[in-house]
Amino acid sequence: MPTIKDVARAANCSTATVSRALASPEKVTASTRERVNRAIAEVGYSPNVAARNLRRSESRTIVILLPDISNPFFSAIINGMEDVAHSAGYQVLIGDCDLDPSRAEAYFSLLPTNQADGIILLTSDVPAVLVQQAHRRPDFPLVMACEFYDDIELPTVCIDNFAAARHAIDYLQSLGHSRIGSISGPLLNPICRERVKGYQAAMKDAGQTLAEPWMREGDFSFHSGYQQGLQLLEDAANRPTAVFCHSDEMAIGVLKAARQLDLDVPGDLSVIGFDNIGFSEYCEPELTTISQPRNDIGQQAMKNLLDIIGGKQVAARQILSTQLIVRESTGRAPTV
Amino acid sequence: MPTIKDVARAANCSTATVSRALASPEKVTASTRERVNRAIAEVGYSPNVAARNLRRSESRTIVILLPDISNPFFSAIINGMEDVAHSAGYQVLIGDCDLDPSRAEAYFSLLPTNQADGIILLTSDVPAVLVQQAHRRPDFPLVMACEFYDDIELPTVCIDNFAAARHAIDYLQSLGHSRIGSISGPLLNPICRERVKGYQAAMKDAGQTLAEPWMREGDFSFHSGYQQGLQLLEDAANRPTAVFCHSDEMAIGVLKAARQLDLDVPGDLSVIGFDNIGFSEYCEPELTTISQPRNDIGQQAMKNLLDIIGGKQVAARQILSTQLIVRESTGRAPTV
DNA sequence: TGCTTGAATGTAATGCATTACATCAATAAC
DNA sequence: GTTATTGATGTAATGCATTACATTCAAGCA
Repeated sequence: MPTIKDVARAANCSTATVSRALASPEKVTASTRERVNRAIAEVGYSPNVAARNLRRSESRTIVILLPDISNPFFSAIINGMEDVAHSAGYQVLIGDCDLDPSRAEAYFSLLPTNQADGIILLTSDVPAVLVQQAHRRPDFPLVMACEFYDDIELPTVCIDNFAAARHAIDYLQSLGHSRIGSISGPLLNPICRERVKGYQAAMKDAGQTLAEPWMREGDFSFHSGYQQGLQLLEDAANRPTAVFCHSDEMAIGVLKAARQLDLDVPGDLSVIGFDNIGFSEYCEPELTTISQPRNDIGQQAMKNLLDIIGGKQVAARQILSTQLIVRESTGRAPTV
Repeated sequence: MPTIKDVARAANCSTATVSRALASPEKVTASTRERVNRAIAEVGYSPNVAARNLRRSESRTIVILLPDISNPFFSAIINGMEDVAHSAGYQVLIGDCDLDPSRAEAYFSLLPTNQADGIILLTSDVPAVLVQQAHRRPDFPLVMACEFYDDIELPTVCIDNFAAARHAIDYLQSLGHSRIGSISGPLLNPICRERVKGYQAAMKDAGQTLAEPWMREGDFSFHSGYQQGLQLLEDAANRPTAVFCHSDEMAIGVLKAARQLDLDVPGDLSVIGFDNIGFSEYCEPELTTISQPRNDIGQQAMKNLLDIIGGKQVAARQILSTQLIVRESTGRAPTV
């Protein structure tokens, strides 16, 4: 591989001039610039990234930490992030923290060693101590997307989970439902607690008491939706007529549970999901759900991070709007 | 950040000794090693990766090129690859070529510039010229997984697509089906052509003629399965009793088409998918499908690549076995 | 003309780890 | 006791781009 020296020789100038022609063209005469560019093409030069990174103490790499790659919810977010990152000349490293929370630590340690320039958290599963500690460091660009921590003031771009949940419940109530169950994600997760609060507020405002067993906790997966759904629905005497789920996967799990219990959706039971993943349009019945602007979230979060890396200040919290997508899994409450 | 010099000072030795103590401990006395390790802990040293990479002309980064991150089929494969890569001290860069085939070129160009040490292709959509050209280079570690090119001898680990398809059709025939349709992935793709051949062979062996309109081409997506399914099934007079799809997503699209046409699955129509994605267990009815050992494929492909990087020779083609998973979407052929 | 100023370019130090080669001491061999 | 050998360690060059500082030259001004 030709180096900057070869270019300098071919362009009959110093390596400093070549470097400047590339990094800050305005510092170089038009004619020299031209000469350098020709020389670059001639010798087939492309800069050695390791050398550049070493000298500049940067890596042009952004780490995205997420709980589970295989969750299709994240893919559009990642796409949005990659678009922004690539066009700013950054690479993206995807860190799956699924199994091992200690992996997060390994990813965090990439920053002080200049192996990464910033981190985006798509999860609040990373131990708060670790995040807190990192955030306190002066030069540790760190933002979140979709999620947030209760006690850590990390810039985040997310939706209004309280309002979105409330909207879903309002909608169900407008269909005549009053017995509405909820299958949440892990309650350790602040966004899930927000959604639960939205659910509770809507129920309370409508003057409905909350039967404790109607509030169940899952882990966003098909399987947990199915299991919690079975338990929620098995007791015919005390069965909700609608279920609000914190993920589409869980909602689809509930659809399966309902089929197993011979419940018609939406005749006997309305089901509403969250995220609007691809499947939600192809399950039976098609799923009513809340859609998040996933691509926008990704883009905006990455912009924020790059701004912080560039030394700018960014808003502590940006709220993007959601949309209720009504499909077939919700209908009027059954008349008793 | 402390450098190797600081460690050398603290351990009262030269930087060379520190470097050796880390890279090849056997070249250093036990006592020195001990002293160095203490010094490292004391000053809180961790090696500067950019400097190391510069010196060694490597990057410890592997690129995985795939057609579409959001396809859940790939996630388990990626996990398998990451496991192997991480424990060998490599990072993984995921390259989505979804939209723009020119992106592949950008990823390929990471190798000659030492920004990546090897590439795994999970797609045969990358222009063959590019691949051919890269493969001819002496030092261009490149392997495939799941897929292959007809005319390029790239090491690959995949399944026997011909046999798997044939197995699926045999199974349908054993249920009494003789009118079996097929919705393939893009026929540009060699693995799809293999599957089609397997389908054709099984049909021919059973003495069945292939009605041309029963062989349809999709693109692996829900939507294409739905569309092709509608067309395949709309003509009641000339309708297959079973459909073999090259992806679960397409099979689920067919389920939707069948519902729309008021066909009972598996009463009127059997449907069989490919890949055994998570959703296949939660759709209605649950999908019969062919499962690939995705994690193994990922692990093995990454091992191959690392072997090649390490200068070893690897098998041109490794075939891992598939499994037919029978669920609810297949049943006996309807009696006429 | 002589001097200042600023733009353009060059020189050389720098970032950090690795490793070929040199040195030294201790052991083995005669 | 002397030389050859081996193992441990040190010295210094190396990989490549960047950039602070130095130099040069021409335009601008008195």
